Amino acid sequence: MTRAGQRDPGAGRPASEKPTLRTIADITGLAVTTVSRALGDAPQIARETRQRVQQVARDIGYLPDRAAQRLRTGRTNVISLILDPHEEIINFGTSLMKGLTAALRDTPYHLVITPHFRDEPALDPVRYILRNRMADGLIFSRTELFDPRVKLLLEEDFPFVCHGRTELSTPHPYVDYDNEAFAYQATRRLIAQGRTRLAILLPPERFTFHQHMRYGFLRAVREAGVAYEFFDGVTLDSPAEAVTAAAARRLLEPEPPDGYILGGEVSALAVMAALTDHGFTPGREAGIVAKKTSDLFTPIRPRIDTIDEDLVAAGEEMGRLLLQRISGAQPSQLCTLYRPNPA
Amino acid sequence: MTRAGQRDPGAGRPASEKPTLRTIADITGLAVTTVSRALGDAPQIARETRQRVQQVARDIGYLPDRAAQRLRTGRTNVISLILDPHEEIINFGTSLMKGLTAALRDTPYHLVITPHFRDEPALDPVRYILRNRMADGLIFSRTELFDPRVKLLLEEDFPFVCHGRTELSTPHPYVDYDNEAFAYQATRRLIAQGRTRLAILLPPERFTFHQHMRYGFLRAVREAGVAYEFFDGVTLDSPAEAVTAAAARRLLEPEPPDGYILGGEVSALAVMAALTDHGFTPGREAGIVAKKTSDLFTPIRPRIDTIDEDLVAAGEEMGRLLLQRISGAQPSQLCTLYRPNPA
DNA sequence: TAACAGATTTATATCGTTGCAAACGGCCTT
DNA sequence: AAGGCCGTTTGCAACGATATAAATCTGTTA
Repeated sequence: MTRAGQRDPGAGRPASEKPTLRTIADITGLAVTTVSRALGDAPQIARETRQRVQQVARDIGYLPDRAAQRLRTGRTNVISLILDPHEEIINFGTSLMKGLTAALRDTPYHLVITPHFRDEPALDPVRYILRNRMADGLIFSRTELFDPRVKLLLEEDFPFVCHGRTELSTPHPYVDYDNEAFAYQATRRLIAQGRTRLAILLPPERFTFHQHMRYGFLRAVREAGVAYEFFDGVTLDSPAEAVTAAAARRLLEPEPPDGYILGGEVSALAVMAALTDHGFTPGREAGIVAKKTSDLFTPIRPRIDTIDEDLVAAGEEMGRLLLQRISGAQPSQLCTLYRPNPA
Repeated sequence: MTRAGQRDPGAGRPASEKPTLRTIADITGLAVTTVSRALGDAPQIARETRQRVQQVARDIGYLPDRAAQRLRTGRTNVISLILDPHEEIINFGTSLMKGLTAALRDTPYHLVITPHFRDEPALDPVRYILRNRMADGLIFSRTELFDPRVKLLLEEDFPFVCHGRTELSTPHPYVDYDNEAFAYQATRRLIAQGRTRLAILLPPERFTFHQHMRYGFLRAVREAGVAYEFFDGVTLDSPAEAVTAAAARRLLEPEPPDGYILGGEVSALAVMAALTDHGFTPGREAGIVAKKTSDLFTPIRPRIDTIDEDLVAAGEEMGRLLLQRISGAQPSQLCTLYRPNPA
């Protein structure tokens, strides 16, 4: 048909060469435009044509060229996950990614990891992605009370879902875990065990869930009127050694805590190490309730009391919400708060 | 100049609009082609022009459109990491990713995670990437003796680096850890402790490093003439519960092992759990030497003997090698074998 | 029979970039 | 002063897809 002399479909062309709309057009005798629309199930193309084209596309294994689609439409079919390779990938990003890949399965979306290195502002990767339209949607965690990334993304009306809430007045999509309830329940459990001097290891202050954990903890200890304290000089982000050292120091002082609320596997292990090193048996002289975000704890002995947070489910939910947001759903409808299972 | 009437650079155009080669061409009064070449430091463009153009590009924050570049050149500027979200991400992909992001930093390459789901053949993601030119290079692990992915990629002459070796005759880039040496050293340590009945937990048979570990282990036990055995019915891939159960079963039988070689944190914890549950203290009644691939072990008590494998370094090396491969280096020059630190 | 409406299909232009071949200007040679 | 050469620059086309507008082809109606 058109340009028949310039290209010779089927002859001389290596079979490995990627089929394009042109290939299908040549086979069906239709125009490239028609093929494009037929594959898009456009109503103005005859039903029969659509089916024929789609069948041919399947037969030859056609897949649209993402670069071309992206150039033409501006849509990238990319979801970007911002991770701090230094700390987040292990504890957190890992499970999120597992959920995300599940949510993006059988969609045209790919998952791209955008690292956020510590030596650069948190806003940099976001700006980069916005500026260069590197993705259709964004996922990140470690959300702050008045998170500048959230502000920027809201201003630019760019789809995103963050893990954790903010205190900004504009509603935005998020997936969060009720850390207030976690801390409350964990504290109650220790109190029910008869523990009377409780300590909690909090995340860095700038994160929203620092407040949540603190509130839950304070609510429980005040209700029960037991003594309490906060880990000093270390946070949930501190390396295990630092947490062990801090806990160990405290054990040498008078009236050390006899109950610990720990928001992560690694810090739980760190405190257990300090206890063990001082001749205590976790669960006997001092109680521990920890957050369990993976199967890492299963083989730990002595077994410790845990409350589950399912990060894989969170990741999958974030993926789902983001896809909905991209297709135009209202942000206020895209909020999920997971509660710890009441035990 | 050209099309001056159609576009009005600088006026009325929102500042947020992405600058393109056209923008720079309009500013400098040069042709788009010239700008392109100047930015590419092409020798046929006058040095002064190049510098001027590059300065303008910097000033206005120009970044080339990846979709357009990709469409035009066929290069994607993407490195794809194939991961099994079910098992790999946590143990392995995590550290690899950390290294990879470091290696790709300050290069135009992005890291895309391509999940390999268990219910599909291992070759599928590779075929998908090849067929649709989804990446310029590929990284994967869990390499097999005659890995079909390696074969396919070699046939297609597509750049890749795998973690682990094959026994294929064609040389190809890889990064590996000397698991033969690991198993040998670990076994020797246990023998030096006076252990006389050793057990090793091996990876699934199809993986190359199954053979390596087995050889190293057998070499050491035969040299010393001690009794030995293999974990039965479980592998390094088995869930912790299964490993604990298998170890526990064995402890009830006559003459249980008094020394364990364990190739990963989780399985080490699993065996420790079995020992503890039966009233043994790891390190006393039975020795353990484990491979340490993260900081997870630091807070574990009792402390156990470990041999390090630095997966972050491996990931970074894989990134480096892949970039070299992409720019044309010979595969036979791109092989790295890390040896365990002699302790 | 000619004109028309509706249902399909098609041509054209465009996204931003780069390879190619041609063009340009200045300078030197003859 | 005409020709040739070199160092620079430029126009054109193309990558593969799609939005827009225009062009076909039906079958119907006046």
